[in-house]
Amino acid sequence: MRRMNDLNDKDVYWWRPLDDTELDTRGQILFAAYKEIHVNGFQSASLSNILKRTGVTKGALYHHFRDKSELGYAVVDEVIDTRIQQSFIHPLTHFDDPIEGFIELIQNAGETFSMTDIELGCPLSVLAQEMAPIDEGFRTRLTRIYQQWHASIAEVLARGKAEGLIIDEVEPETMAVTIVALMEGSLSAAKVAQSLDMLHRCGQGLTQILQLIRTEPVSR
Amino acid sequence: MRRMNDLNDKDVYWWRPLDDTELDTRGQILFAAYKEIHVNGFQSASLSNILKRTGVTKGALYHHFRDKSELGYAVVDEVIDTRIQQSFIHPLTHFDDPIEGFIELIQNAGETFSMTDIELGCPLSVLAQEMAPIDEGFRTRLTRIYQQWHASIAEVLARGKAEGLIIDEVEPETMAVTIVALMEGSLSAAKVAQSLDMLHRCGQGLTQILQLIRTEPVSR
DNA sequence: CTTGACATACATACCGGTCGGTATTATAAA
DNA sequence: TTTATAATACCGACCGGTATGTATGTCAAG
Repeated sequence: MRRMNDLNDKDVYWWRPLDDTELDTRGQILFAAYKEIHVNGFQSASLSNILKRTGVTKGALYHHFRDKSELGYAVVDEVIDTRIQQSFIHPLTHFDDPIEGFIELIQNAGETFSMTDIELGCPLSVLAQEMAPIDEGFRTRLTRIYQQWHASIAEVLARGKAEGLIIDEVEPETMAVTIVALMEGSLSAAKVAQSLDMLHRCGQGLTQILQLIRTEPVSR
Repeated sequence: MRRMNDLNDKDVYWWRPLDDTELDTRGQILFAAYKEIHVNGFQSASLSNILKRTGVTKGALYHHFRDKSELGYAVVDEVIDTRIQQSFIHPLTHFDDPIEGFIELIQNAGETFSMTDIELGCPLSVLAQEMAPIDEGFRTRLTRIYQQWHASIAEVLARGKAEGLIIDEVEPETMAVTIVALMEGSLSAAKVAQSLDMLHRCGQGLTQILQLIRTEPVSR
């Protein structure tokens, strides 16, 4: 059974925090914990591995974090949340045409993702699936992120409806959660198949769905 | 941090194997392992728990299975595979109208699923997300199941296209993987939110999408 | 008298977490 | 400016518990 603990810092991947230069001890722990959790999940994440990788000692870790859970919570709040906001939520606000913007976002993601990203999957999804059902602290934090994501997409869809770009039958809130489910499901499928092609095919499916909820340019 | 190890045999849930009466020792281990893995994931699944629950001894376990991995593989091959076939793949072959059949299947699932099912999530997805990236044996087995699922749906869609019930723009293979991704994503979303309502909303979204790829009864 | 089906005791490794101690820095009185 | 004190940051040996896996033994059936 392979453990991908040999993943080193040079493997630049999509989910990597933008800035990890000159981190203080706390930041180093946080970043290393993020990677360890992303690869192994929270329960199987080893504090010893994190310490080994950073050179930080156990004393330092337990000085900055009360226990393993608190470390995990901090990873969600300070790393994962930020990353999802930047990559998926913030871009939504800059769309001119909602549908075109979405399709662009999907294609962009499909082109940018590397095999490493596919192998590891979406860090939000990974942690959510594992920990949301068994730990209240994780669940509240993770659902909050999803809710923000849902709300942002719903807003975009509602705007598109108001502008007559999206068909009337679409309920923004319903379609928003559906789109997020499809995006996460696509990443999961690609992860299982370990195939970028799988991601692209799901992306095509989503693109087609988006075009189906768009009003015909001629009809109105 | 709560561990759902107190789940007992009386909690009837969707993913439960149909027949667990009068199992031999090997079968008892297999069924208990399935539940333990479903609840805690494979890496966090405890053999001691399985033994405690069944009353079987460690010697018996290692008589029937070489190691933990082999036990996990057997769970996939003999429990999960069967269950997915029965619940999601086999029903597809009996559809008269592909779209109507699908919508029925989704609504049926939405009504049948209990909160326990939502909390635990799809066992295939749970195991795939955790183990496919880090264990070859799991990956081959799990991807084979997904491929069968994809193929079955693609066949149904192709049949629908041939009968003029589905619009020409739909590529059966592409839409098949997209639909599976959406179904798995929906279950995941419901699991994170711990909400049956979330599952129903995603189901509505999928239903609407299915209706959009159907040809208008009048148009052709 | 061998073989399959267990049972029990044990080995080894790693886990998260604790605790007494230390080095460094900040604060503030003298 | 010097010195006393306190808070912060960090160190690493050690602990109890649990993990998977093994070695040896029992015992009934054929």
